[in-house]
Amino acid sequence: MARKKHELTEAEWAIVKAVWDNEPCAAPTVQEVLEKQKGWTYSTVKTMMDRMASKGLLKTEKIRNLILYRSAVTKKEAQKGEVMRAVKRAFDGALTPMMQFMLDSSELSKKQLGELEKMIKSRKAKVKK
Amino acid sequence: MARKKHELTEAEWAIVKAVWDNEPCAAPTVQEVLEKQKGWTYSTVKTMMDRMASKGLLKTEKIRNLILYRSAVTKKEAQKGEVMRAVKRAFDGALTPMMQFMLDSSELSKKQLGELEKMIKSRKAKVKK
DNA sequence: TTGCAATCTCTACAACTGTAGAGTAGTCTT
DNA sequence: AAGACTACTCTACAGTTGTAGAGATTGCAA
Repeated sequence: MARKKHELTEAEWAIVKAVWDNEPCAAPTVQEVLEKQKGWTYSTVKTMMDRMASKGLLKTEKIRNLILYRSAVTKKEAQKGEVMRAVKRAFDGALTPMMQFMLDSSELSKKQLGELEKMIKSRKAKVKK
Repeated sequence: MARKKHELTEAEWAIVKAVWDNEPCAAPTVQEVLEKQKGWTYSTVKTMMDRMASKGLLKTEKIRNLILYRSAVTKKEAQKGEVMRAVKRAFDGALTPMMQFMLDSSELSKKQLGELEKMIKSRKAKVKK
């Protein structure tokens, strides 16, 4: 575990998302998706994907003359990476202050707050100490 | 409002933090701090600071032959920027799922959960709808 | 078998990021 | 006034990120 770190750039996020949704998939498939969303050309997408593959963010498999891509990070891992980066940089690594900040600085409705409360309760039940 | 966006890079975070702590301050002061923390030389720090000034992240004031720096973003703004980036990229902009994720994927103690609960309650009181 | 379509490979390039050396200018001390 | 300090300016450079054109390859349809 704890291999590199699952911190993706903006563009990488766009790519993995498309890959997650189509896995396993070829570059042109991903490009079609991103073409609509971002207007990216084939070259752009393919370049990104290959770079991501050499970084270990995607896995490839060559089938005859076609290259199939799969993600090498799960959504959860990527999300965790993103949250971790934020909490480390902006809150010295402390989760609770970050949550407090979010609570305070965003306009969550009473209903949403209620949901969160419920989550916390059920979470408390699962935690020992 | 809504000027650029307060998204800082890793190195920029290190710099603003030092500036926040010493504001208003000259480059050498900041460098001394970062020297210990990161081993950065004067040139490195000064270059970063000037780039940040032209990006509008720091303000400068020349007093005789000394340049005084001040932050142009508050800690709150920077934190918000960081949180926003994470929530946008990794949770399609939805706060609650992100909070839920944090609740689930981290080992918060019962005590911490209790604190969060309290925060939510007091928050609920302040919210109208 | 020849040409078209699909896919891939190679190369490029500008902006940004992290990092820093070398040299300059103003000030203080003796 | 000369040397030592202090703080500044200029320039550089490698690596990463975002973006993409041009040309090569391969397989299929006519």
